[in-house]
Amino acid sequence: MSNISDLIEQYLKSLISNSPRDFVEIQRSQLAVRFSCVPSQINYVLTTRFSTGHGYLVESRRGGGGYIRIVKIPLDQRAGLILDISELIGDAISQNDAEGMLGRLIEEELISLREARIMQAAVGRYPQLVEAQTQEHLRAAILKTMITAVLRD
Amino acid sequence: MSNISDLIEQYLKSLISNSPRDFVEIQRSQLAVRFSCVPSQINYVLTTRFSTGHGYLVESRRGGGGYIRIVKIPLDQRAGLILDISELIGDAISQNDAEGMLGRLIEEELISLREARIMQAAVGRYPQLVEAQTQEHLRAAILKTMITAVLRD
DNA sequence: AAGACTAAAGTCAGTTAAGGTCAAATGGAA
DNA sequence: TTCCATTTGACCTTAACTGACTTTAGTCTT
Repeated sequence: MSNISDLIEQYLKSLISNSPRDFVEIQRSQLAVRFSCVPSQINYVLTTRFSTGHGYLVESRRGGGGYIRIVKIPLDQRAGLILDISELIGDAISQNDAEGMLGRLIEEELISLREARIMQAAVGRYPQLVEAQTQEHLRAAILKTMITAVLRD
Repeated sequence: MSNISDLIEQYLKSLISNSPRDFVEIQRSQLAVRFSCVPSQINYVLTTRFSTGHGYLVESRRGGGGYIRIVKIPLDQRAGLILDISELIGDAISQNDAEGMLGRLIEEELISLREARIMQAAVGRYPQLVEAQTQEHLRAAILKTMITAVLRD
């Protein structure tokens, strides 16, 4: 567990949850100094852990006085919810993104931990049975069907 | 009796029983060095001695900072149950039988209706993505993993 | 206002660090 | 001998990390 990316992720999430609003602004280079890594690693963390699928929106500005703003987007309970989620999932999804999605549903208390565990199991890899590319499509299809099944009504 | 696999098995089990929690995290390559064997032998030990049938759950992560986590499923009535169910499912199952299985789990109040709906969605047909025969194997694999995931603890 | 300079952040391909898979070779017991 | 468990190694996939190069925005001269 001792990789820097995880530490940066935790740090950013704690910043957000401690902030009165649902966002933070950071400076990429400063953060890189704090964690003794190259600046581009911050981008790596952002793309692997703060994607829209994970429920975040990242805005930034270059040049002097530049910044990166990370906004947490709540999944609100309106009618189009399932549609939005389906759209986010698309017709193919990696295991990582699928798990991010599940994490988000838990946070929003739309599904329980047990339910998430079930879905996580279904969204795993089955290499001897399904080829890698097909797997991503299948995963998307199953995930969408499961989420629809549990969130309807 | 003094084959390496047995030694690795013993070692891992002692690690688990000496741990305050019911799991351990190891690094495959390090363990391989400790026992002077190739890394893939660790996988062999895991699949032959730490399967769900043996009451364990193995999770892992690749890449930098990767690890293997071995979780011991607490040995109560349910452990035997998982074993029985796994055996019933076998390595292939039709959609119909899968749904029957889920029906029974509901009756026994081992899973909720919502949970059943999720699982039902996951064991549906995905004809454009997976061939019929493969489908039955995949369904069995997913169903077993899901049931293990939800009935543990 | 234009151009030069400076201060950010972005991109992307390449390297390193894990673990996974599979099939072939080996070895021991019935 | 035959069969099954074990052992091995070649090759694959995934995740993390790095650094050179690019782009954008602000600031300072002239």
